Amino acid sequence: MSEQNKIDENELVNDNEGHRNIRVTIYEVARAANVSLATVSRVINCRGNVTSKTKERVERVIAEMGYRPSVVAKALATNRSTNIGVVIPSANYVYISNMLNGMIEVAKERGYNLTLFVTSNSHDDAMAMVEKVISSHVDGAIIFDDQLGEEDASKIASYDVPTIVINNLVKHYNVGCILFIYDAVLRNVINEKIKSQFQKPLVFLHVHNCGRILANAENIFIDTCRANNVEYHIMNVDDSYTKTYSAFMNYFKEHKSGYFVAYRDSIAASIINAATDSGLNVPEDVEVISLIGTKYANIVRPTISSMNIDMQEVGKKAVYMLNELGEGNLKNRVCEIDCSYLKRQSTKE
Amino acid sequence: MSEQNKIDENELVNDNEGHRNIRVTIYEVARAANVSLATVSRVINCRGNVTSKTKERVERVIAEMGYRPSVVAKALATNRSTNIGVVIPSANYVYISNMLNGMIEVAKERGYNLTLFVTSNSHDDAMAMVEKVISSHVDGAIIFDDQLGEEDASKIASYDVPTIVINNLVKHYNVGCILFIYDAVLRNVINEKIKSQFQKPLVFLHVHNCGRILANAENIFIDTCRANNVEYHIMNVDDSYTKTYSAFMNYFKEHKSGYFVAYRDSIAASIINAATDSGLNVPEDVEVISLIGTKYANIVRPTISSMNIDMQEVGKKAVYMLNELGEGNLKNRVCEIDCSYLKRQSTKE
DNA sequence: TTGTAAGCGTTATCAG
DNA sequence: CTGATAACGCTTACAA
Repeated sequence: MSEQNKIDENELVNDNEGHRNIRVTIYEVARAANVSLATVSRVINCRGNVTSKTKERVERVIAEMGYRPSVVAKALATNRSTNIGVVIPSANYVYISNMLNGMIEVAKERGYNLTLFVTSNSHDDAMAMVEKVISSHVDGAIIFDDQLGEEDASKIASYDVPTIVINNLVKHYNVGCILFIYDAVLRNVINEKIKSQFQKPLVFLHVHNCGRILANAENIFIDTCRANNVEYHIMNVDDSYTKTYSAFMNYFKEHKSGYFVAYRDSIAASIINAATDSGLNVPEDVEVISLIGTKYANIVRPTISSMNIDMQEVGKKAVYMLNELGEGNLKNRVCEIDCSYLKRQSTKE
Repeated sequence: MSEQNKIDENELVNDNEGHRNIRVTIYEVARAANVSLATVSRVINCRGNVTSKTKERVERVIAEMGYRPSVVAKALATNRSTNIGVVIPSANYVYISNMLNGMIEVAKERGYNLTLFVTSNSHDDAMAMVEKVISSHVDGAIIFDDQLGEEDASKIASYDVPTIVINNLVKHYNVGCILFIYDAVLRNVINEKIKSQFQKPLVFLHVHNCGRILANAENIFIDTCRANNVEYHIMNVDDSYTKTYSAFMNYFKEHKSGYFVAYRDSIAASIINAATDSGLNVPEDVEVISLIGTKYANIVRPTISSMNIDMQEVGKKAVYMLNELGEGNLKNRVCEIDCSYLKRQSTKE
């Protein structure tokens, strides 16, 4: 322990020094201000008429005593927690962080807090989180989790908590959906590639149990290949840069070319790096696209051609919709977010 | 709107179809099971002795009615919310996401939820968040925010909420600290660089209002340069890949070399990319280090030499410490986390 | 083993 | 404009 960070226990601020604001209640404030708690409640909520004189007095006492209303008690009394429960598989993906950031922005301006329910990509965990969300008495829930199906969302919603589901279509009076529309775009990308004077093996990187976006993309990929009557390959990889990099360092000992469809930027980068480190050229020998592009698609070199969804916008939209759904005036239950394709350096033409 | 995502309003699950579990309370369960609410409380908390027969009956009723205990009411009654408030400047930095992930992991295994208080790098916001944390009646707070000083943390702590502060030394009986120890390491890196037969301009990238880590690093940088009696430069940049990239594309029209100390990977990458795109070589002409390395330091090419802190570990440690602090048996108020330096391709030797 | 009743800190509906 | 008082849904002595 470095000397300067040493703490002398006697030096600690404790009950005697720096005052201790132990949980002053509205009742104590009322007594100190010589009014009833109803009046105090009125001034802190700016509701009802209070003489400016008593109002001032109460406010002074509040400041003096360091009174902070208990959100918990308020939630119990009003049946509104000002909390939104967010169910996600992990906080560690960049695109999820982006979404979270969008949610935070709007939630803040609307006076909500976000509480996180992370499922760790496990179904059991996901079920447990559903229960937790219900118990938590949140004012609304936003679900972006592939472990959870229509029934789960409906279950939460049926407990009177308005719910927005991202990337899944749920039909329930108390649920709104945000859908990613990328079918046509992805199909087109694959089609164009096939139509070009194309010689490389077409490879889709399958990640086990990785959710709807990838599964759906895989279907589109397969479907498009079949429709064009071309051969394709499905290759299993881990959802990890390091592991996939190793796998491809091996792969490129045998294979010297390919067009690879990867789940996200890190995975795409692992292929690009492995190819380059194996003496292959990108995009001449090896081409790669990422299905979920983030800003990193533009930072790594060569830059990665990618499908893009503005996740920050998705996050914002989700909170907007939730707010409207809660107030009973959500016009469109379903919001479709278009996905774009951006060709960068990791693919030809 | 694509045809398949169209929703026919009549098709929606509503109150009549799929049952609606509107807020069954413990009282209703009690009545339905023919016991008192105390008994129901006992079975859901597995506390006290209950005949296995009545227990079963109660459990059946609970399942039938779809009863879910209200966390809010429980929190009010027990004065424990099972919530941890996390104060961060943004959820959008990779190293913060990593930390969050660590917190989530431990919080989950300890039965806590995380609720986010994001300050958006603004002091006013930060002050507002302090109030919110206090009001929220969380069981503990973790602060990783440079807008907040010792008084702020102490204030939260004085409201009887155990607090862990990351990257700041706070002396208060109810506060624990996690400190990043990188002074010696960083000093050494700069020193070594200077001691080598070094010719390039030494440049520190200053980001306005970017917090303690950077400010501290800047001091160390300046101090080390002065101690060695060498010239140095401070350059103002924005905390944004795109903007800094543009700035450096310009910069490299005039300057053709330099050793740059950047805040984080994205910023470092912007310099590397701008250098490369300007026809300069990394690390021959331009060298770059990142002060907060993440996995991306290893993904971009050339890879980025960086200072590293295991933020996931920091997150886990924070929750551990908070837990112990709350239970009154935190041995060491101050936990020092060592920072390492990893030389990669963006610097010489 | 089970029930009764007080209390947690608010809001909200009444009267006054 | 202000004050009692009953909720809100749960836990927890204390009694039975």
